[in-house]
Amino acid sequence: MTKTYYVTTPIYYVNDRPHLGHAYTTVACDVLARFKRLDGYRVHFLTGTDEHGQKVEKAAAAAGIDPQAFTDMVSQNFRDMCRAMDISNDDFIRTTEPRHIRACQAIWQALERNGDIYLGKYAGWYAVRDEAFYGEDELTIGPDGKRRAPSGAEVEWVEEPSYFFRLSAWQDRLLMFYDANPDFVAPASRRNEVVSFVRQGLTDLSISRTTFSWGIKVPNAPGHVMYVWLDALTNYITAIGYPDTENEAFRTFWPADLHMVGKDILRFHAVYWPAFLMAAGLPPPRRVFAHGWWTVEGQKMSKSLGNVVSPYDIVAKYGLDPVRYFLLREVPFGQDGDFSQRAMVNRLNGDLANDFGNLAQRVLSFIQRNAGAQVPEPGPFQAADERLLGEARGLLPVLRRELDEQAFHKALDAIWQVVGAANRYVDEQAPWTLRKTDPERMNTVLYVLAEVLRHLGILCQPFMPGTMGRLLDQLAVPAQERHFAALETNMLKPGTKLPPPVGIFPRYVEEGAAKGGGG
RNA sequence: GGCGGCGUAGCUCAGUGGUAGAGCAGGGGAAUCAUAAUCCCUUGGUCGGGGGUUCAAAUCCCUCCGCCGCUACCA
Repeated sequence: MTKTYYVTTPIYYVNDRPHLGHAYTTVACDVLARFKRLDGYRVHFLTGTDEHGQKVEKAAAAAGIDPQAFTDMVSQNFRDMCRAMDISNDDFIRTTEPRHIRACQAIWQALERNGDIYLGKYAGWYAVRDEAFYGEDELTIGPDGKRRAPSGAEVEWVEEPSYFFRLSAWQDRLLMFYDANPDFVAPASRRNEVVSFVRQGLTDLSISRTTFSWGIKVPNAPGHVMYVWLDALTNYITAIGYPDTENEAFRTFWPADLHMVGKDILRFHAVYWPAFLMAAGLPPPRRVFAHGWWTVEGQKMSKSLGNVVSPYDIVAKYGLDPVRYFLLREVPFGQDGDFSQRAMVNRLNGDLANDFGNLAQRVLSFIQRNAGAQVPEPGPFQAADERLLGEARGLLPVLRRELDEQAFHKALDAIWQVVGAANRYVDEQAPWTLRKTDPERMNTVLYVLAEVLRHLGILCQPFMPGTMGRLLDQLAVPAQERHFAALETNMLKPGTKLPPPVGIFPRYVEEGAAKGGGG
């Protein structure tokens, strides 16, 4: 039976332009999806856009177009971002699609059948911007006389009939679920927050609105549209065919292996969503990981500061794969991090250009000039050769373990241990000396190094698919031998012609800095 | 206010009872295959302060200071 893996990003709210944070979440999921595919899993990788709600309705009105045309336009921005970041998603869902409307209405009816929905009345302060209600006591009154939520969003008094979800009834079952599934929420500190939140007691959740219309209609309840979070969360099952739970995709991929989310939307995913699912008779996802935020040069990213980082800008400046690498290497995944020019350039020039890029270049160009531009014929391996090959071959199980915990930084660190070992091996073996004293030994050393590069190239593909593709081209590794199973079974064949090497990670030279070179 | 976390080398962090660690940055050297990259050596810390337990504490306990997250409440 084929192993399967279902991973999702949040669906991104279309009232926002793609920024570094969106790229981060999406790249992280992309690495996992690519890794699992190369490891022989059948993968479903979902991303998409969240397109309903009062905020979108108002933004569209402000733009003078209808909401559907507005979301068509803005949703495309996120598709474009995926393309720009080399994202390998299998599907891109939009909450305005018919399949999703059908799924939402179905889950609503399932909740209703289970007795978890009742009609009540909601009165309270509502912030359109946050899509959330606030208590009177949470508000502050500004000098302009307007009430604002703690987030700074303006609130308005809303009094309307509303359907409620009996969330309070699910408290115990949620706690039992967390208890039985200690890895459901990660990192562990977030899990504690979730558990203590639920332990404090849950109140029923208002899940319909009557004050605007840009949403999914509640079945048999004219005037009511669904609460955006019930709508949005359901996307994860829409995409695999809900409400047809007997279909192949659904049976294969549900429950999802991982919902990747930002820490701001953890509660929706770790509390409301499992409750909705259990109430609808479906198992909750296996895991929700809440990652951290990026600051920029030490400051919070914000529109008012005007320092919101566009993925396009940094990719244009540093290159796509260096950016992908940086995002996952610089910060222990789960923590907040800082995106700075200095840190980015350090990683690019230090880890990528000097350590890895130069390793590839020194080995490949040596082979090109001194080994007939082909994979050398190795002699017997010595202890040092076996040691280095052993380190490279030992990476896969480590990466599997780290990536199953979303510890991207540790996975990359492990890979770079081998890069360092390979650079040391080059110096110790000194093939430039062997060339004169022992050409056969030189060939063995070069073979070992090429083979280590093959491992590194294959294993780094999830992180830097484009660049590693070029490295593997330079090693003449056939396209169909780039999956993980080929690591063991398809060693480089001596005599294979190798193309002239081209640097894979050029150093980043500061704009306006002296290019060097002297005369 | 409650719960939780953090405070270790200039920077980012690892290290949960047994002689203080890594990467980067800084200093010195080697080598010359390579993207002036690499390799070796090295400077640097009273592990936030204080007290306690222990033969032994960054690691356990108490307390104080500072920072952060979740959450509650008062006004």
